[in-house]
Amino acid sequence: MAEQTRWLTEREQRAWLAFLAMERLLDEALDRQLQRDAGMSHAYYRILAILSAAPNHTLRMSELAEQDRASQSRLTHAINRLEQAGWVRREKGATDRRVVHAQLTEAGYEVLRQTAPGHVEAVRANLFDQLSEEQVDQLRNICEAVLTKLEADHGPARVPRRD
Amino acid sequence: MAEQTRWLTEREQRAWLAFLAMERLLDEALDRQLQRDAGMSHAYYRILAILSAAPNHTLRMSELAEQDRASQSRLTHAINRLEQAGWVRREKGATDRRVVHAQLTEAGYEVLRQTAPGHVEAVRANLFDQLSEEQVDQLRNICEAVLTKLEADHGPARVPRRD
DNA sequence: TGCCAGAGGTTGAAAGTTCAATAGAAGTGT
DNA sequence: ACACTTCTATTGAACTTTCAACCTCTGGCA
Repeated sequence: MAEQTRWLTEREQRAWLAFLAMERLLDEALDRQLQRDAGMSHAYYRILAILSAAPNHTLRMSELAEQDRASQSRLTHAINRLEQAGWVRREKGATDRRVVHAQLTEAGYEVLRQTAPGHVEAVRANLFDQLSEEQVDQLRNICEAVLTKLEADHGPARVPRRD
Repeated sequence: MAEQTRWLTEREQRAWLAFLAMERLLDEALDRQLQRDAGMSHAYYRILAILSAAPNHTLRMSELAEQDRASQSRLTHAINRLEQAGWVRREKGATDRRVVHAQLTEAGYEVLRQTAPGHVEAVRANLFDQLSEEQVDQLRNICEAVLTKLEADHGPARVPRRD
């Protein structure tokens, strides 16, 4: 024991602080744009976008949660809201009565269609327009590397066997 | 008008989705670690860490908000909590009676001191250990570029002159 | 002095998120 | 058939964040 802490190097520290700041400001910028132009949060936009890419604009709650990297509880609450807004509809599974399917409504698809261009423009303006093509690939590689680690750690919600 | 939307390219799309997923999982991982080992959220840790780096472990509310990239309201609420926990103390400005100084208490410094190694280890394990040295610099450059843009847009709360 | 616009913070309510507990349905074995 | 366990999703309470309204103090200026 008594390993001494491997503190962050100067360069790591700078990268980390820049990342934290950038992440917060970027999220806020996207939220502000969507809230202003569509009365919708980025969180909800993401859900609608994921649904719109699914077959029949429909996904089971758990599948939706996984693609959104959100907890099931978070999704339940979010879908409650989106249902109230008339943008998503719930339907119980026909075969397995435990599952619930969330489906984009016409209105939901429409609002997404109208909102998407402004949102994409904001993502461009704030992120991709600031980066070279190389940097876009660098960013992807960095995120995918970290993602791999995070999902390896986290995916195993199924307990590690010891038999 | 009627500009047609510049949708994201395939590569941009992949970078964007990876970024969103990574950001969410990383935040959750850090929050879980701090919550588990110290009963503290990452949001609070950040505030304590910023204060600990300030002269006399003290900062005005607005300065703290700026360094944390948080709204003043958010900070007020957070400092309320941290004050209840006994980790931060408020003090009114002596000269300008409007300002409030937030100061780390002994207990606050102590909890930060004990918590920091575990947190740094988590940041390392989840982020920097997954990256090459080059990638660390790439990440910093990317984040700083985006940050520059975001702060240029946002800093000007002071209205853009047109005289 | 006295008015007032603006700066610095706080407040309370609404909305969003987390966490642990729960309900209900489907498999599993006896 | 029955009891058990697991899977899927929801619930409600506690906590966090946002948003707009508000309070207090300062500095400018007539």
